[in-house]
Amino acid sequence: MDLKMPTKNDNFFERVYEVARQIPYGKVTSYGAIAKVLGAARSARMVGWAMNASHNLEDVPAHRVVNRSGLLTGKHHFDGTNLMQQLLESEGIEVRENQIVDFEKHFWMPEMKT
DNA sequence: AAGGTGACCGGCC
DNA sequence: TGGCCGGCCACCT
Repeated sequence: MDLKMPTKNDNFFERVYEVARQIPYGKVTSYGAIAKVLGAARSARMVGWAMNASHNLEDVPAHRVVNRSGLLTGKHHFDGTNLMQQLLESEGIEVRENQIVDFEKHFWMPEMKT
């Protein structure tokens, strides 16, 4: 099988991964926050897209990334249906109906590495 | 090369 | 955060 694994080390994607990996345990952030840090707050959609590719990487805790409403929008893309929720609850985050309870309380604002 | 898609966000009702 | 519409940027076929 010709497993094509091209080097998609585009700055944009790599940048998103780097930020996502900086998310501390028990904390969550939003796509827009990451996008803003990257300097493309209007391209929040792209962040989600990058996350899709991040599925190949284990260093990217995509389950800690949700939309601004605290909704587990991407949980559908995980292996299971409630895997993302399980991971979040495992970190001490309350999740109700695919929605993070006290989202802003667990919200973590990412920042660019100096 | 062009068009369509997408794990979104902000503004408005 | 309750719902709808437009914008925005990179990736895929």
